[in-house]
Amino acid sequence: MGVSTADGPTARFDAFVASCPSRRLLETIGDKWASLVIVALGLEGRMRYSELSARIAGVSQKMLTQTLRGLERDGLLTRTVTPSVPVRVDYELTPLGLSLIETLRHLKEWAEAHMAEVDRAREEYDRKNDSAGRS
Amino acid sequence: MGVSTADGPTARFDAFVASCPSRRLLETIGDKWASLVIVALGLEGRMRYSELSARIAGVSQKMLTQTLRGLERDGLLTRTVTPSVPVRVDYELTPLGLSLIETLRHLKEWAEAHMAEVDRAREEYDRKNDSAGRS
DNA sequence: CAGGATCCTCTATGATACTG
DNA sequence: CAGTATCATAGAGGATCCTG
Repeated sequence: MGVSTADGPTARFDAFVASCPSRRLLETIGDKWASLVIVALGLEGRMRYSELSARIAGVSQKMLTQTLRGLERDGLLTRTVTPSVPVRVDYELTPLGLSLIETLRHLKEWAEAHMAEVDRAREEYDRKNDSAGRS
Repeated sequence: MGVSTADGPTARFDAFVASCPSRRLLETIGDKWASLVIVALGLEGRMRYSELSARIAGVSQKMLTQTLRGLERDGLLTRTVTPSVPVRVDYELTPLGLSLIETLRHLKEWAEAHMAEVDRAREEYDRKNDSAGRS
């Protein structure tokens, strides 16, 4: 972030932003693929790599792997390798990951209750700024 | 996203991802500056552009303006211009924006309750993969 | 004071090819 | 099957200059 000296007026900001637990949580679940993986595993329980890849169609192999590694590192899911002939790998939410599902449901509830209002606000905003644009 | 034909196996994915209300909410609050603006306004009530700029130190003027426009468009905050001699602009959360604060508190609670566990998981993960790296 | 308009630079992510 | 490694690129975001 191009901050020159370590101290100064940005120090407080860095602390606020980077170390705040809420901020870090938002960075995790705000990630498109991460949240989709969590939700998928929350619904299906245990899934293989290929199943996740199919369920979350559109994710590239690289992103899926990268996301899974991150979530594993955070202790949100476990990775189980079965050394069969073609190797088999299963992913499953940990209790920690499962507890996060609860929180995601709160988000979902707000979204389902209010996103229609957001849409209306957008339409109105766009209508104003499209027709009566700036002088 | 480089999807060729409109139908096919990716169609369900697109619908799932792009139009899902939860997904869209996550895209809003998952944005670093947007969530910081919402929280700041939630704490302070009404703030001027310059106050926000100071409070959320580190945000560029471009990003702050862009973020505020987006939140205004979504109906989460109002922008009030007072045509005094140097013009004065105030931002304030709408009831819709305020209701979102409630939801953010759930996130905060999970974060404060569980992020320490995430940290421990990370340390353990890193310890394993640093020393006993791959063969 | 509160932005608008530009330019420029990284970073995140996708596509592709290869492997145990 | 479940990845790893590499290359290429769009776009997010910062710095800077300018204005009503």
